[in-house]
Amino acid sequence: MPREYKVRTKPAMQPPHPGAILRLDVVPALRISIAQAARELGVSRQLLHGILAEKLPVSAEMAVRLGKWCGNDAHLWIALQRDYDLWRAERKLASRISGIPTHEAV
Amino acid sequence: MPREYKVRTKPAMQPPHPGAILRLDVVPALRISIAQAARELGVSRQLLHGILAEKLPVSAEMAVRLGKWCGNDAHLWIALQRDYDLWRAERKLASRISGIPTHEAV
DNA sequence: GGCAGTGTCAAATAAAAATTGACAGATGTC
DNA sequence: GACATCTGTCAATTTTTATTTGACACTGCC
Repeated sequence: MPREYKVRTKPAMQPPHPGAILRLDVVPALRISIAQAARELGVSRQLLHGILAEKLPVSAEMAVRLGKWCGNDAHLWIALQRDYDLWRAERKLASRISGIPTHEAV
Repeated sequence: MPREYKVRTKPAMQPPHPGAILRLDVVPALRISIAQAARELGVSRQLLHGILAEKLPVSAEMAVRLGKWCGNDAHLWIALQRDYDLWRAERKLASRISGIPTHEAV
């Protein structure tokens, strides 16, 4: 009787949305209202709300604003977003990528 | 007579567009036509041309395709693109960014 | 001459990013 | 109680980005 194995190719762990870091760590630490933060960042209140609710992405420009605003490199924010995007894209394309051949010569 | 100093805050070196890596390294190494590559990747020929010409970005989905196609992690491609995007965003927002206050408490 | 490829263009679509205006509800304060 | 400010969410809209399609002139090759 051949045994079945489940092959795990990827950790399949969902990376955090940058909004989660902002919501759970940054905003509480700064003790600032969302409305005020949006004003300081120079974006609409709704955009910031959307990011905090993990419904809108941190764009490159937003990452630059956040970097200046909380004094840490913009790379942090865009890296978080990028990992999140990649994770979603992998799942979205899962069926289609199997049709793409792999060239090992690189 | 007070002397003037030029302050360099950032390396200001433009990161490469992922299209440059594809065009200079990957495609020559694989010895494949652009048209054929586009077919294998499942995207339009013009989109691939645009990326190779550094006029169109490597999206998250495109990074996944490229990762599968040339056997290296999709992270490489999206990291290249995001560094490029960030570099452009920093320059685009340079004037507006100075108006954003910095909170050091993070 | 016909086939495959190249690089670029314009037009069209589709999808994503961001703004504006509105709403009901919470909380504080004078 | 009325005012101001904030909250979270909604819908409509605008702007921007990503991608496709179709076309064009040109090149190289059997």
